Amino acid sequence: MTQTRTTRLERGRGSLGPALELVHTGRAPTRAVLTSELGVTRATAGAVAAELETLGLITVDSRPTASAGSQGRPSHRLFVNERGPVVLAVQIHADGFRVALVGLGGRIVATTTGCGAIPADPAHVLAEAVGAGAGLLRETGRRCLGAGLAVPSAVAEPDGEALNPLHLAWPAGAPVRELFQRALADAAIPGVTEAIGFSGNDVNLMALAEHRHGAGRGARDLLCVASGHRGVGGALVLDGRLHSGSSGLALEVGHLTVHPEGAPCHCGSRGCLDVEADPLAFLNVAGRTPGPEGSLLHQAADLLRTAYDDPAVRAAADLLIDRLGLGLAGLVNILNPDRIILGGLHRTLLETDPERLRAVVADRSLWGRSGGVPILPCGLDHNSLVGAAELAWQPVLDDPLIVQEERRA
Amino acid sequence: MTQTRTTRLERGRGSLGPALELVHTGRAPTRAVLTSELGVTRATAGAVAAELETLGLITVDSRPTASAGSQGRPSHRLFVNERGPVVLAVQIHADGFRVALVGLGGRIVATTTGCGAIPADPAHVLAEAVGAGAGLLRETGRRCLGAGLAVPSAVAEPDGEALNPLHLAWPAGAPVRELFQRALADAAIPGVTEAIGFSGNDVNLMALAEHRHGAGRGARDLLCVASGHRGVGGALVLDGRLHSGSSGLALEVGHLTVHPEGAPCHCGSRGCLDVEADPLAFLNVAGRTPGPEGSLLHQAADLLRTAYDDPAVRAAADLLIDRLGLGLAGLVNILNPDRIILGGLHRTLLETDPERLRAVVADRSLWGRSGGVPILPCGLDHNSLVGAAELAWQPVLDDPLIVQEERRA
DNA sequence: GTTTTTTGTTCCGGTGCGATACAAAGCCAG
DNA sequence: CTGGCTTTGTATCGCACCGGAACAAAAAAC
Repeated sequence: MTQTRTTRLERGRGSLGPALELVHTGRAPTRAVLTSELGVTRATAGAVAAELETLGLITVDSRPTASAGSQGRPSHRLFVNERGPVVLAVQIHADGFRVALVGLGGRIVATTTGCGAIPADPAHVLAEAVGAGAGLLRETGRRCLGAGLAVPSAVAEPDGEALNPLHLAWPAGAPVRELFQRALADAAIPGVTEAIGFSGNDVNLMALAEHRHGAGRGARDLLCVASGHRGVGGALVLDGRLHSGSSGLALEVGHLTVHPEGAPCHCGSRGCLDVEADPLAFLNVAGRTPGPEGSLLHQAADLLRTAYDDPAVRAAADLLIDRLGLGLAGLVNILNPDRIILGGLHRTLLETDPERLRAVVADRSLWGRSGGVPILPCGLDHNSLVGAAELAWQPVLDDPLIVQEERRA
Repeated sequence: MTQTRTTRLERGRGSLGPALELVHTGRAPTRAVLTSELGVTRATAGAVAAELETLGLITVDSRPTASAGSQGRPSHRLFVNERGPVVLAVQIHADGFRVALVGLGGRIVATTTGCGAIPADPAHVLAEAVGAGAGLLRETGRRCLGAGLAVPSAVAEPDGEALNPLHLAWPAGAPVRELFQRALADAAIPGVTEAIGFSGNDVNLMALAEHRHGAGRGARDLLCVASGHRGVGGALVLDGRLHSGSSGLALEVGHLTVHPEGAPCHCGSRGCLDVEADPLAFLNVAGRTPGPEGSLLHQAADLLRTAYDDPAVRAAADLLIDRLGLGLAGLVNILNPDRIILGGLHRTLLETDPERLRAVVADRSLWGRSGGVPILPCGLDHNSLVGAAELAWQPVLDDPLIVQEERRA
């Protein structure tokens, strides 16, 4: 009996991670496709699924399902365990913070926000956010396996310092990962004996989330570009892994030249994407002065949606689409992605006139005429938040058995 | 006895590939470092080395070596088998072709060239080159495990078509991989039952070769940029693998804007790296008219080396260094590599004034002030040729046992 | 000489997985 | 309804790969 259980538990150990990732990303609805996706035998796939089930990470629905019309014995269906463990995700933005408990599959189980201007002391904000997360954990009684943080700034590896928290009042170079880990340790979250903290640039995390659960699912080389407030951010997912460069600073796409006679940029050049295709640039080109109400992104996106009839707004949209397209074409020439996803204002620009943007990119990229890269709007709410959760889930996806080990500790 | 041999043969099968790659790239001079590099036990490393030896891929020198002053029993030394199998590497360039037999470790065992203008028929050239390679194989009596091809053109995946064989008289879109495979099949090279052909852009292959055997050894994210004749090429090696994008067209770096008021480029923009930092641009800026003798690269590099006292030449060099630096800084912002290697004219420019180039890159890249990327000249003769050989070796590095299987066939 | 340190080898055992046979659960044809 | 056919899930066997431990070997340190 014990013998049987032991052997079953240890079947397919090396495939556990890939299998969980397949279920997590919704690419393995049944054991049958798990078998083919993993490239293993049915026996192994079954054992792997059984192990993941005993670990409490997935659930199996073996009831006779409404058959899909195909022949043969119907598959049991695999689900992520909706009542299983969660991770804590924290997102800091200009207007406050948002924390959430996120389960496997990228599902937000519970969330809350903290509003008001972000004070200049990151440790204070992080402590408040982690405290709110601990409250959510108490309310829901979920087990927590880790925590991830999204900040609107480039984050340098390997130390996790926020180099340019532009629209936060934080000091440049704040060691956000260390501060986050300390906040987690102070909060003494039940079940997490050792504070595990990860942190990342919010556009990077958007890319990760979109790749796993959104419009980027199935892409091999995914490029994401987004503009939230000031400047333009980029991120790249290669073979399912975030590519953040040797020191975490890759995809700083804001200083591609897209308008040689354009506005001067603090980087010393002129006409950088950062100053030619962000929300402020749009408002300026459209002849509007930014108001104090709402973020620049909201103002720009609202204008685009509500006043597209206005010729000045339309001309501004066309101009920004052209500039953005030029920047994307440059990135296509360098990175040759197989999909592009746009967020923030760029998403709105894409949805305003998709054909124009695609035409510009195809025309200005070197080999774009023969096909063209699909360009899609992001398809997930709170994608940076979900991406922060993905960072926290990563150790579990790499080796699901750590769930068991932590329970022991 | 047979039992013993069988078990020994099958020990460490999963580690065979990584182990061979370590010896191949010179990172495992002894079984001891093989043990630590692979992260396995001495027993496993020993078995792996024994298996690679029986496969005829490596040799072990167990004689008491002149000790290195350290304590303990001296290690036996591991070498790539100098008399082992080879692969056939073919490089096509404007002035002809070069073929070579390349052993493990990137050593060129035998080489020959074919000169004269390249005719417009790729199949003819490839047949001639492969024929020359077959001659080398007959002369040396070596066993051949595969073949690789380097062409001065972007090569589209997955079909292997040369999209822009710029300074060859070949038609754009020539299916070079297929033609190469056919030439290999026609040559009926002894030992190669199934013609295995690979092909790649010459800058990509330079990057691969430099990463494995040259100045890029040990880099995790390696960026290579080179200018051979007209235009500028780039390549990226990530985690030991060439990153050529979703359709093989990544790192087309020639159309980064480096001089907003610069010369018009066929791509529709102005001041692209392609027209601002290649050998022709250098000659033009220096006020020389290109002569009919020798390639543009030779003329430019000779001028740089022999006439650096001439103020016009020096000014041209400074200008091109600045332009190149701007382009490299843009790439650093996007790719965040941990090393950069320059080839062709750019190598000469780097060696002319290394400090100037490093300063420009550090100044114009976003986070360059805090450190700076090492920029090195390429360190290998015939690096594209060796890179073509690397393509052919790759299947063996992925699973060394195919050597045995091919012998059987 | 003995002791210590590092390397290489032999043997045992465990773990992960493929192969196979079998059982289960639906279609389809008569 | 009964007997194929097809696909999915499961139990059992065996083997390949590798870690661990003990042992042997070859040098330096003492």
